Amino acid sequence: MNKDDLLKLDNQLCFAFYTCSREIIRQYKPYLDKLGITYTQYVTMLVLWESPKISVKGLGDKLYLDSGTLTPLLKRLEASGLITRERDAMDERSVIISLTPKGKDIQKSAYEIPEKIFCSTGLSVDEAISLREQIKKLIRQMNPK
Amino acid sequence: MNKDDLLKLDNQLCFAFYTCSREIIRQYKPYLDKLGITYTQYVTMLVLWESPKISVKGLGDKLYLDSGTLTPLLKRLEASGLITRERDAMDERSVIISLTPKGKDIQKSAYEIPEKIFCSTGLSVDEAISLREQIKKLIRQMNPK
DNA sequence: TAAAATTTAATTTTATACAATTAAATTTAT
DNA sequence: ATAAATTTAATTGTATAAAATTAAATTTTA
Repeated sequence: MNKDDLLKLDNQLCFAFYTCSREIIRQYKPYLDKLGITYTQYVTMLVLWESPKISVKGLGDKLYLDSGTLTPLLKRLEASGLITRERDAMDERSVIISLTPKGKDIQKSAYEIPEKIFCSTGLSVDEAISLREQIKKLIRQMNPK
Repeated sequence: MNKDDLLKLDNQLCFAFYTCSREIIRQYKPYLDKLGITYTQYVTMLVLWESPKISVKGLGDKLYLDSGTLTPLLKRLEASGLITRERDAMDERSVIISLTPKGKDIQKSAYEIPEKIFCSTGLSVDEAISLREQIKKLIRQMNPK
């Protein structure tokens, strides 16, 4: 193992992750275009379909994103009519994001997406689950919350 | 397997990739700050340490990035004195990027980085190689060039 | 060879990411 | 009770990403 091999692009685990992440997002694009949302907006909607009322802080904790990313993104989702934003009367520091009927409604069009993406990966169910769990373990190792 | 499970954030392979990629880049940050470059600039330098003279197109092919990302990034690396940019005399459509002595020189400070990052992953060598190859296979499946 | 097609960077626009700072509100500690 | 500390969003600034368009140069083809 040559010292320079450690710096070869082809040997970098980080670059594999970086490239694969962007490539997967590219695979989502045609389906998300139909819904009129971006990938980051999509994962935000995934949270809201599970938790129809949640604070910006709560969203950030689940998505690992801060308000510098979320605030403008949520304003766009609000402009699209998919969510509402309002101060929490109990704690005025918090902003509560709520799913609108329209936001709930587009979930129906989203059900088919994971399946389509799964096909494009060419993975078996077992391979996909194994890979997902390896990655989640790696995330926990790097970012123990 | 409930239909709604397919849309749960925790079950998404895409979100695992997306989160892990950003987390790895976060791990690089303190080391790259010492070199005064960002993560994307770092992977660009990895290519240039292997290929000290290469066109913007060639860089884009290796990094899967287009000129909309590369042109401003390369102008920043030029401003930092790590590279030069010049039109190819043979084909004036091309811009050739060359490593400067300073750009070559900071490679010395980069040798330690992969090792440090490897430690923070907590993976064994075999696990890291296995994971990397699984991901590269997935990239090839999604983006057969 | 001249028109058409292709290649290559650059530019423009929209949308993240994220660090750092600010501002407002709440909670804690004296 | 009130000063200090903490929490939470928003804002600001820098740097990607990527789609779409433009412009210039080269290559292909009729």
